[in-house]
Amino acid sequence: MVQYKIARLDASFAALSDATRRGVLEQLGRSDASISQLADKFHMTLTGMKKHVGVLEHAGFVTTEKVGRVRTCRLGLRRLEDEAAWIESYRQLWAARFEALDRGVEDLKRREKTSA
Amino acid sequence: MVQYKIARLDASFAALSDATRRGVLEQLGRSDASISQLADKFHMTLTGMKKHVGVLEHAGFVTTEKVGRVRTCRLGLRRLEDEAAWIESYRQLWAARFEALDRGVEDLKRREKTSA
DNA sequence: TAAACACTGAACCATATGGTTCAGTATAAA
DNA sequence: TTTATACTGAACCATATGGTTCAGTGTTTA
Repeated sequence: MVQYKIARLDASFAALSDATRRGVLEQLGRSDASISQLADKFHMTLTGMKKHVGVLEHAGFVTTEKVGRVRTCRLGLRRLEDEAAWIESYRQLWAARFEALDRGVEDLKRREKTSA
Repeated sequence: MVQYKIARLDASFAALSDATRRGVLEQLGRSDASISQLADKFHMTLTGMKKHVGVLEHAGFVTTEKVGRVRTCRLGLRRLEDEAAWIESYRQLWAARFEALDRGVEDLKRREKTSA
């Protein structure tokens, strides 16, 4: 299997493991938004939302820019390439494994072992 | 965007956010393994590995079966379909968004707003 | 200038996570 | 029958997470 940037995968899968953060990403896909707007939409305090945005920003999924007193959040440049690649790679591994199982190879091995 | 099983996505992305657990999945893609073997390979106590396997099992990625004193771990039936689908859906959203940006639509809007 | 707004940071809280050790239980091997 | 193996569960630990409140700071608006 290909070698990925481990820490980055850790951070991005962790970032995606929260429904609120996935929601924020989907929202920012529709339009940019301020922290306040996001906090309002997801029924959360400003401070709470700021933390989520911080996580997304740290994972590279979001960038922010403060103009005046408003901080605007936008989708970042990362497009989940590494994550998609890991998952795709795993799916191939999985398919190959179960194909082998279907052929009965593994079952046979197991039977030989237990009957030995 | 399509509606996914939220709790499941939470659990599976969380499960994937740890390098050891991703490693275990890749290992199990090559061959089944006992808890001891996995613990050994990932330089960890039996108890620690058992917890990781528990997380993967809870997320549906792994199934286990105890025969005698050995618990054998195998890949489960889930093949990251929902996860792949979410990511793909996000990538499309992202692409559409940046395509719009490229066309300058957003930039124009922003300029109109600030100059108003 | 005064009041309202948008954010920021520190502190706190409960719970989860990733790991350990230690004390078992059950099975297999000598 | 003793001993070694493989796992299990409880307890513990440090740190992270997801949320809050409260007390600011800086910006608009009236």
